[in-house]
Amino acid sequence: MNSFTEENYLKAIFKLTEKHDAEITTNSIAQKIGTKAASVTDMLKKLSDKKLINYKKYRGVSLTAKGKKVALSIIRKHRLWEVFLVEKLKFKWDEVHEMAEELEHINSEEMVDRLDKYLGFPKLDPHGDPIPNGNGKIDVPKSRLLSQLSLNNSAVMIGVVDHTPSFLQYLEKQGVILGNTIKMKEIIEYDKSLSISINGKKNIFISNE
Amino acid sequence: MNSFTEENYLKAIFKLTEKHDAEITTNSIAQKIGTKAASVTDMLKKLSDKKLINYKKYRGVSLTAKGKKVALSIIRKHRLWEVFLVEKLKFKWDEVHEMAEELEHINSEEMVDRLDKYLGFPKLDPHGDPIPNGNGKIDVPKSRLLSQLSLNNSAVMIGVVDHTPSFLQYLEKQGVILGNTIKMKEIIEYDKSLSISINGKKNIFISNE
DNA sequence: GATATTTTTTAGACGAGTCTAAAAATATTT
DNA sequence: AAATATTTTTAGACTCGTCTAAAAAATATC
Repeated sequence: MNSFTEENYLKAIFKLTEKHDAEITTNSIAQKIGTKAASVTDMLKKLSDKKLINYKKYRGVSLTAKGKKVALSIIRKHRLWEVFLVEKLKFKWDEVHEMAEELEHINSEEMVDRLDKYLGFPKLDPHGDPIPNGNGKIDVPKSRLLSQLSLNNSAVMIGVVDHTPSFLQYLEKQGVILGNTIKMKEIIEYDKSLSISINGKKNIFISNE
Repeated sequence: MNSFTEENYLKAIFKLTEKHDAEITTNSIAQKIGTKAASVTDMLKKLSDKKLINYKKYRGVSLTAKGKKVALSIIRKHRLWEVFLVEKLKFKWDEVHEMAEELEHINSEEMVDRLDKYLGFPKLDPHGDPIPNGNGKIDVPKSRLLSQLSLNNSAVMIGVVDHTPSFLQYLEKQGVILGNTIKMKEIIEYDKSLSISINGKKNIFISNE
């Protein structure tokens, strides 16, 4: 069995790998976890001893197949619990992250599989992120960033990249919901801000991010 | 915030108090938690510093109002999660204890209140134990032990005292379900074993326990 | 009421995970 | 390619919760 802390490190390494697709540095993990580089080094030794990561001093880190499996299991649990909290307990999508951070560490594959079934085998969490299946497979839906959408073209919004509560609340307030059709109305060159319409109605402006 | 460990100590003290209704000893806590007396003493100092228990060296322990509130909150969460696991995820009543032991430590009063509502404000958990409300109030249903039921009298079974999976599985196998009407058919004096009928049908024997 | 037994507490140690400060390795400048 | 800057690792210390062994207090026994 792995401790909560070990699980969080594996999850962090997985997510960093997803983003950067290269060997992960000690510092980036420290930043992600909210800890110091020295603590990360200690933990990396431990995870390496347990064959959960490939680790060469000063050379960065990657997950082994075993480590990846653990990381995917945590992410699966996190996202399924988020679906539960939003669909069943009626939380808003910006309120569920912290709770899911705790729930993701509850042990029981049986329980998470039953939760999955109970929720109707959802493919995506409330933020549009894909939910790995019991075997660690992820169905990644084809997607582009909003900034890659060209003028007067439309797309269906399936997820968000920025998960901060304040940004999610902003979208909520503007009436932006996953599944909405977005049409690019205007791209303002000098500051990269965008003007888009939602479901052919409301127009809103989005600045840099 | 209190750690999982602190919460478990408070819960243990609460449960021991419920049973014995007196000052609780160091040893009984050690036994309940599955730890050594020396470890208990250490933790009692800490809980006392935090004003969660009343503790005088060598004199035993009781919960303060603050400590009782925490303990009841943990028990509330434990029992609500058990209802969830049985009602929604279709686990059997003998399978849910371990999972609930973990789930009970998830932080968020808001979440547990919503869970309560989602489950329809249940009064009892799957073993017939009462669920405290958000204010820490418990509705204790009037009840007697089976051994106090006299010959040829009947009663409705509302809960069990022994929560061990093996005993619960035994009852399950005999078709004994909470809500059944039990009639005392025979009391065998020399070994205190009982013969009872369930819902006027099946007869079963119960030995000492 | 003195002695023996049991219970509880203290003292000191250990593993997990964290930290700071300093040393070692790597990367960047010029 | 030498000097400087940055990153990473080591060394040693701290907290939390645990342990064993020994001391102290309470309880039971004679």
